[in-house]
Amino acid sequence: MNIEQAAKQLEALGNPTRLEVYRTLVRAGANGLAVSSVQQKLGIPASTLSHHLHRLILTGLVTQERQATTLICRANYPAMQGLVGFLVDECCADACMPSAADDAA
Amino acid sequence: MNIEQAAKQLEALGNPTRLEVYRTLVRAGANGLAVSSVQQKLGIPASTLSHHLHRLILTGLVTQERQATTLICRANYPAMQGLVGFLVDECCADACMPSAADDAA
DNA sequence: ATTGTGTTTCGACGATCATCGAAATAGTGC
DNA sequence: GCACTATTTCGATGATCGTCGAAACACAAT
Repeated sequence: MNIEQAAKQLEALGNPTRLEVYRTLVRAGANGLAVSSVQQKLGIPASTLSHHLHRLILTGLVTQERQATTLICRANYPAMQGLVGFLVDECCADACMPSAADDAA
Repeated sequence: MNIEQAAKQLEALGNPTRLEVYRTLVRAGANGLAVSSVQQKLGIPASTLSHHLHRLILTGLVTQERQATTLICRANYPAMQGLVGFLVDECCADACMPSAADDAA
């Protein structure tokens, strides 16, 4: 996970609407959720939802799979784990442990 | 941690320059880093850095403390932990464990 | 082929952002 | 007060974003 990719994913999650979409998908679990279901749950126009979904897909946080006429969306858990891993790694590794952080002057 | 606040912090980290600034501060540890030191490390104009720093401070991810004429910046670790906690909580709690995710129809 | 439903693309709008140099401010020391 | 350094604010520019409705597209059933 390079910093550019991490920034892209963080930016994708950094919009209230998109974060809510993503949370909805994650909570839906492995079964995923149809686009229309997400739309009903959140009550946002289809075009807006499609736009946000597209951005989430571009960053690899969400995947889609066709089932007849409906599109099933799923949160991509490994991607999320990678992102959280980056944050913890880059940012907390040698810092969240106070005993290991202060050694220099 | 509400979803609005989380989105704000994610957005703040969702810019490559800002993410790099933040990472630099986190890696600096509890001692923090002067604004000028960050500027030298990353080689970005002072006004641009100040702008990004301001945004990080607004979201609570970074704090500042005066020391004579220089401003020491520090990563706010609890804030980061809260954000990571939100992500793991909202997103992985009942999902990363496949056994607990699929119960509804 | 036509109809019907689910979803995306198009086009547009105002809003916000990222970037920078120049100018202003904050604080120290004389 | 004056000079000096560290940092922020101002102002401007081009770029991207978020939102929406209308129209187009994909797929299935008849």
